[in-house]
Amino acid sequence: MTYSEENYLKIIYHLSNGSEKGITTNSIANEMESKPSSVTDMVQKLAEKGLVRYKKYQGVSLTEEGRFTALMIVRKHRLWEVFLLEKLDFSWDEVHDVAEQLEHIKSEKLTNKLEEFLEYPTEDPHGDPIPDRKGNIKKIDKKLLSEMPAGRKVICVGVKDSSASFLQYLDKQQIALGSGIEILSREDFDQSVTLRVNDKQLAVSNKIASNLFVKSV
Amino acid sequence: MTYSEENYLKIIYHLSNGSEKGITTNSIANEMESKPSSVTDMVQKLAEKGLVRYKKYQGVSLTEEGRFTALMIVRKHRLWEVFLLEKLDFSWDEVHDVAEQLEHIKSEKLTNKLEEFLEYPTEDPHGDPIPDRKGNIKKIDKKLLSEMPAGRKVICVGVKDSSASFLQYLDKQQIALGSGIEILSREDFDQSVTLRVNDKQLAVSNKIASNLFVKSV
DNA sequence: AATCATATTTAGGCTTATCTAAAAATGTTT
DNA sequence: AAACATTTTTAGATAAGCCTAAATATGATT
Repeated sequence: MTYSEENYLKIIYHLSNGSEKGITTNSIANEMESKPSSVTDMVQKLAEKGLVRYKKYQGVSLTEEGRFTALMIVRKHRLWEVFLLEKLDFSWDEVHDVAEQLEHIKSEKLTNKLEEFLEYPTEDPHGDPIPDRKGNIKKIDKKLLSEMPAGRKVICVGVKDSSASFLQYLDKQQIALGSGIEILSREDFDQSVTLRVNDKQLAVSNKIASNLFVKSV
Repeated sequence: MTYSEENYLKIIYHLSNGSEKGITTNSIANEMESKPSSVTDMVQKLAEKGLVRYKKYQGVSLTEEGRFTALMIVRKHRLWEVFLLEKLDFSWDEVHDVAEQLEHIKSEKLTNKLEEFLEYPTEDPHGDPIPDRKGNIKKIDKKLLSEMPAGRKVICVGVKDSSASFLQYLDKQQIALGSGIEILSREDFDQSVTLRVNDKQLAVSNKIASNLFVKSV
């Protein structure tokens, strides 16, 4: 299993979550920051190896084996994120890029020992669940802040976008996992939302609200 | 800097230790488990990048920049070995292969934070010194057991070969870093050596004695 | 149902890192 | 110093993973 094959599987896994349809060539190319023709090549190779189902022009989906492989990569990625944050004092906006490299280290023993060392965490620093060694992954009850009605009191449970710039914005506004948020109102004009966070009032754009996962209190 | 380029630099560094001459194409090919023609190609590329000095048919040597790059890879390798042994309970024969992968992770912050987390170790589990972030590396006073005269009392300070099979042999004989060894006699016939270790007498082959570093008490 | 825009695939090419086989340089031996 | 064995380099090929440009399929619109 090459580095590149692993990245394709991971992206197909992430794109598969929610939509049960075949994943399109174009959407994969977008995520990979590559070209659709490259995706066609790779997807045909993954299909030969039995990791994805693929019919020309009909998109791809993971086989059981492909899904398991993807879950093991996600598992490593999220465990390393916890390690970097908790043991090495990285901030939550710094962990992603390094974990992108560490997720490809091949050693089951390492992964399992790391999990033990971290005392079996169930979520990574962005609120995403960590698959166990069998590939079981818990479903987290979360909605986008942009989908919640005004008046609701919620708790921040995760982020959709984990780019450094977004996470730094949240830090600046003192929004972290577990922060309480009250949704005061929503603007019809631009779908921006006014919140109460840490006893302060804060207006956030729809883009912000569409990348913050929350659950009702 | 690709994975492959890093491996070449690391091997040239290791072969350079001791002999100050140009390193031969063949010796690199041996270590890389590849062919001399492949080495020629790569060495020309590294020379263009200013990482090695190279003249056709005259062997290669590291430039200052190449040496520093190699030292940073060695640094990462040995820090990860300490991590695996001390924090994740790996045994000393298991750490090498995983560290071969981890040494290629690119993040200065990660390396330095890891070093801090491990409380600035100066040697890895095989007794080899760990370069600091500036590339300084301490010289360890050590000789091969095969080069020490009979009658001498010594301490085990490192291994030359760190293959799993050799390390497992040492475990079986209860020889570890710091073990006291008395050299009782040497056979002229096959250069084997008789030792006293842990109050027991033990005969070891020349091959064993040529891979164990010791220092006089 | 024919047209059209879009999505996807195919064809052919490039780069990296490897290989084998042949050619050339080195240095050792007589 | 000439011949030979060995080492090293060159030349040409291959596979993986990507690209561009051209061809083809899909499905939305008329």
